[in-house]
Amino acid sequence: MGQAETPRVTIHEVARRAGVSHQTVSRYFRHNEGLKPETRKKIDLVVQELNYRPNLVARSMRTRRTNRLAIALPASTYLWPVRLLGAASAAAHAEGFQLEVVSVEGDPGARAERILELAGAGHVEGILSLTPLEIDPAASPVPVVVTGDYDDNLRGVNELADASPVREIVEYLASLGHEVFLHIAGAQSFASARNRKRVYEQTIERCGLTSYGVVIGDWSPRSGYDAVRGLPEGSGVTAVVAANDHVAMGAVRGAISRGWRVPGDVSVFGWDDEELGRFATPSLSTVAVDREVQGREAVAKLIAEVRGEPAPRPSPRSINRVVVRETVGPPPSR
Amino acid sequence: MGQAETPRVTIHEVARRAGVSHQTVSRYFRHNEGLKPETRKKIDLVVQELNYRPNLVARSMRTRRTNRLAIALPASTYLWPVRLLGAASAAAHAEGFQLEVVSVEGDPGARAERILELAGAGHVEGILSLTPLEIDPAASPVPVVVTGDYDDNLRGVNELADASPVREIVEYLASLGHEVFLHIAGAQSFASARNRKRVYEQTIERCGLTSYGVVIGDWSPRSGYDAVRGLPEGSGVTAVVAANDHVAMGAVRGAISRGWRVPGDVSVFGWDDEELGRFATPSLSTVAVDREVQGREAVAKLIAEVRGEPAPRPSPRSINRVVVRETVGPPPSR
DNA sequence: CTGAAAGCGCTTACAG
DNA sequence: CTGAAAGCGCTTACAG
Repeated sequence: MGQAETPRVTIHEVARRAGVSHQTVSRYFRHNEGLKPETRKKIDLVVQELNYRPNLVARSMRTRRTNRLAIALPASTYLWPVRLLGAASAAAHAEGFQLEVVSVEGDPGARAERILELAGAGHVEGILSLTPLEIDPAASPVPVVVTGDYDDNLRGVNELADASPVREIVEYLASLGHEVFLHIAGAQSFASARNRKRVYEQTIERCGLTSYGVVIGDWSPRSGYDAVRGLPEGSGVTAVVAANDHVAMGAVRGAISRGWRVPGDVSVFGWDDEELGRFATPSLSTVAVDREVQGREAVAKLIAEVRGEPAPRPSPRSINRVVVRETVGPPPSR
Repeated sequence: MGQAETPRVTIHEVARRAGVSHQTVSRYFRHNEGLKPETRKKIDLVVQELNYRPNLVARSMRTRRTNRLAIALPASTYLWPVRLLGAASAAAHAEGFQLEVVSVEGDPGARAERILELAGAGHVEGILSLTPLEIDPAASPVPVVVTGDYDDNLRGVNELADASPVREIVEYLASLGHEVFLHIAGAQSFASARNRKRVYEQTIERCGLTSYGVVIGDWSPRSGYDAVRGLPEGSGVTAVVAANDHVAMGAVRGAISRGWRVPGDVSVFGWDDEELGRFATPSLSTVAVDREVQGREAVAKLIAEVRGEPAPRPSPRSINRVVVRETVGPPPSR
């Protein structure tokens, strides 16, 4: 092994070799204008030869800008929204920022601590968190936007936590004739999970339907499987509203393993429009979330805060769309 | 909006308020020993009050160490190995490094450029790439380890690209009586995809079996679906070896959509042991890859290079395990 | 159009 | 045990 890497070249070395001052080299890299063509050419040559790149850490030391943002994700396996990350990353680049992903683990206190550490370290100018965080915004030297969660400052419910499709789902199932429902919820530390549960209960009540119960899961297929396996014979449940597609997949498996037909005996809804769910048999009915819009808008909001500009208006249309596929049908006729 | 954040506090401000020199504050944060208890207490108080944290960018400017590593992933949706990321992150933390994730996109040239930019920026001390990279290690000021790909320096094939389970799969299917095979390969820019294809072809040949063909896919369920849908009637294929579980799920769906039973008429193998595949019906036969070991060992290798130490010995046992589930059975009897 | 001076917020010797 | 000096690699005024 050993360190075969080239030693770091500094701006002074480049300046020395090119026979100019280091300030001139700095100009060359910042805008490359206002330089005499021959000066530029001399620098060109040396930069090529030495394969020199400015040290961005030193630059940001001086400018107090890093042009970097962080997006914080829960360490959990089930919750890495890759489509959102792609869109967020692209949106950041478009505004001249690099986006780095950090995973945060532990209880809310530990997560908050980790975020504050990151915020104070000077590496990034802003942080977007997709994981719930108990944090006092004023305690952070850089803006922290928590998305996918309630905005407790009452600036309105974030789209990510928008649970209204749950209402649509329950009403649709009711229109097919379903009367007894089961909800398999996600981890209750997530506002999105709490919201979906709340809207589920409200809709059941408002429509005069019956909820056999709510099982608190952890977003995993296992939790969906166990919930359905745990249903007593004759529970009467014909419709399952699962917290996401992983849970739904487990629920379908659980139903089939009990000899129930899906959707003949029981209908199942998921959430997220996972690609694997689309190709499963039966294919999962789900909620397609526009992760691109979600990622883009979250980053736009963060960048606005970083720049001290007013928050951009989020897209008016809902980013959620209920998709009915093969796991849903009428209840069995008695 | 506006900038409600606290302004950045410097070490000098802390020192001034505590009535000590800034060097003393620096000691406090580096090891917190060799300080008189009362000195420490004075600093304690001010740090609490101001919520001060050292600027790590400034520290690394001076120490020329950042204690940060980057892991580079392809931007593609299908290839974010979250379990590996978790393990890699934990392994990095254990050695005092923070791991940041960056996504790289574009053709190999663009990806290499992006990596060299990152390497030169001074933010990280080493880079682990999970995406193929055409890069001259000597051109990078920090170590770059490309894993999940061939090691062209002939230091041996990396575990990640180890395709020997393909041999095991084909031989197992042959032992069940299968004779005509189809391979749906992954994107050929990935060494792992090329290796699996190569081993598939070798094994078919060596065992005197028949390959109906190899379809070059892109790791997506769609590519698996299309490959099976595109099979002419009477192709004789009874066994499909898919590049990963996404492809396999698509292949199963394609087969069922043609009225074929899985595994009654056709058997399907995937790769990756995705959680959703485990709960699908029929559940996917697959290759369980120990992502934890993989992530840990990749990071260990990188850290060794960063420190100029010899490469650690990788775990002797294979990290791959063939898992037979419901998508595999004997071929239909004629 | 280009260069000499100062400073970003820390740490590392070196004195005392 | 603590402080005064120098410097990490850049950029930002300010001169010329």
